Amino acid sequence: MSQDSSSDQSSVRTISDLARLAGVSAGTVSRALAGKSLVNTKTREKIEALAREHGFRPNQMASRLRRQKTGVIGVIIPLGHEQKQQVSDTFFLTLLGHLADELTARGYDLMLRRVVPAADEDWLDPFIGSGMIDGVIVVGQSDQFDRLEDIADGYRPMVVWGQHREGQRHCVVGTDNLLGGKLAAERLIAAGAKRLAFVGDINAPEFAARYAGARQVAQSFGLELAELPAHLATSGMTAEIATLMRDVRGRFDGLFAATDLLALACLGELRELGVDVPAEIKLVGFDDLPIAQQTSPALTTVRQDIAIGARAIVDLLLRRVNGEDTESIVMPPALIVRGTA
Amino acid sequence: MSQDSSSDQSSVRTISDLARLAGVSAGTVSRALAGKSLVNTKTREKIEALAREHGFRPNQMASRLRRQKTGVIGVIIPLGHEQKQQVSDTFFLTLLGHLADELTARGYDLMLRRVVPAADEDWLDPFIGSGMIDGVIVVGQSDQFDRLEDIADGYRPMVVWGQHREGQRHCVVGTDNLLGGKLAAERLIAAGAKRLAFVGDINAPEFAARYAGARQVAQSFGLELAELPAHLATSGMTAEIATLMRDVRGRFDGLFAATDLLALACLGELRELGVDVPAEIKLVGFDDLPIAQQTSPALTTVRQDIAIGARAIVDLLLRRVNGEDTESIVMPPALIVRGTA
DNA sequence: AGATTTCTTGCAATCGATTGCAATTGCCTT
DNA sequence: AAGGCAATTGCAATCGATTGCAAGAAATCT
Repeated sequence: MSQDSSSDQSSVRTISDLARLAGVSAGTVSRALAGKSLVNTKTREKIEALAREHGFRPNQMASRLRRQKTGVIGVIIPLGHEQKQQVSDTFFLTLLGHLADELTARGYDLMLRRVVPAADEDWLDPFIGSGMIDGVIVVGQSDQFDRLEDIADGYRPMVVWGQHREGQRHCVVGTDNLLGGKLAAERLIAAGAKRLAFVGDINAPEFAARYAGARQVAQSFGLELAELPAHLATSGMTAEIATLMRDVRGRFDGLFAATDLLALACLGELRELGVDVPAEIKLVGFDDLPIAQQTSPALTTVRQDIAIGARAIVDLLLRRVNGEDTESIVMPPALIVRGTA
Repeated sequence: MSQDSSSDQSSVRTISDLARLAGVSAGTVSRALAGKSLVNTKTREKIEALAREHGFRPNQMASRLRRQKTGVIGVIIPLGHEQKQQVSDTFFLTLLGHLADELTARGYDLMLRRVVPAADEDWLDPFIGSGMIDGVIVVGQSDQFDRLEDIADGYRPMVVWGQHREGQRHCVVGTDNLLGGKLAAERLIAAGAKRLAFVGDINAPEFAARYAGARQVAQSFGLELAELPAHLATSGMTAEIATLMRDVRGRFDGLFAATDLLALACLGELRELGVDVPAEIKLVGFDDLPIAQQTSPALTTVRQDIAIGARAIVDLLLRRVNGEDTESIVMPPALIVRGTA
């Protein structure tokens, strides 16, 4: 069966080939394969049988050109300017996985592109102007907030994962990072911490909001929130965290890490240094990656629901592709209390 | 600047529009933009300036149709039949990330598709027959070894990540899992373990090979290798491992986990049960994910170099796209000794 | 100056599927 | 039996860029 179709691949390549075989015109074959009602049932069945027999598939490139519709959604991941190495950030990759599922389920294909905005001024236009995609999902704002605003004015079918700012023009889906930060700080304080620090890079808008939220709560309790800058680059991260943690002991008793990945690194390093978590230092992460359950003690963290986020992104985008206009969505985070705070 | 180009998006959409503006024919514009030497330098510069000014990009769909070359590589991830939920397997996702980098670097786009072979008999043909992609990378063989063999006979530009079997016809890139298994077992035994068990699902070809390798070594030392079936599904895994670990104490003193993810789960659970690793039970994982460095004690594991693997896959595939024929590549794994064995 | 190259450029066919319009066929009505 | 209507089907234009061929222009050579 499949052997036949393989060996026949060469003979029936176009819709015209099939038309000749079936003794009809190309137009009829096109209509039959598209399942249009205009075609006589018997004709359609004959054509379908022939198509199956020869393993024929209409060329999508041609179809899409003619119909001015690609059935492809672009997903673009802007890499931060500092990290030259590959993103292996579990969070983004997981989001990508969910996006793939969601798009597939809705009949779209996913075209993935990774760019370094700093290196290439013109990182988004070539993609949306290529005629290859019906819409685009931008995973993470990086430091390109203004650029995204510019683009949103002229190109509607775009949805961005990231932080929402009052009055912004590009459609965004993301977590309420401010609230998330508040939850984290509240937990640390409730667990008895008094000297708080935030571990992460405040230049990313998402992280800045988490920091701000935590800071607000800290201040309302009359406490400070120190800032320990740490980057997410996979290679350097461990060393960076190691340095930070060495100075932490005695200075702080509550850490809020911008990301579970950072929290994990902190946790490992603190254990290495013989610091008891949570007795001596309390720790809260952000994301609730699957690994967070498996550390010991298990990580207390703030959950963003990636699956729901992905569904929301796809939903908004497809509505935009169809000409609708949509508002941004900000999703509430949830505090997950486990062992570290 | 960018504002101008946005507002002009509508006026200059095709190569003919631009040709009219420049006072030349469409063919000349096409040649100029393609950087062909046939065009007069002044003409080219004029056209390029105009294109830049109006933010014009040639329609890729049309270009690709005409040139019979898409510049797109398909990446397909077959989901195992048992796991109905999304793959969040860090290993595959990381591989995907590297593939994206590698393909981008070589000027190709990446189209991602996830399929459930069990649910859809015809999971690969629609993709390769669509005319949308120049070649396809299959990430993981799942239980589709025979199907892949069939397809390889009729469709050349395909490279698969997975386990190599003597005499197979589809081109594969993967780790020498048998050797990896041997390394793991040797390490466990060298560390003093005598009652060994393998944690993982033997139905996947990669894992079967890891098991077989470990078993060979065990037998050469006159030891047994028990088999503890565990699945990778994210949700159920923790519970499954918990059950397994409860019975492990006293029965085994050396565990070889099919995957770092499983090893992590084991480690967490063993700690929970108050078992001292490595004093009471020794543990070796497989993959060397970044997290493996950050557990405590840090995980002893067998490394597969994902970045190199990705590069090899892309390299072979692009050679196949150009009509070359290529052999499979089996990469040597490396034992990374850390704290758990 | 006349002949021969060498550059540039335009023309028109082409990639493969889709679709509006017109033509054909067959069936029903009176 | 003739006219009318609906159901099918074919024809040809179209989507937008590419490219072989040939014509025209400019430059070089004898």
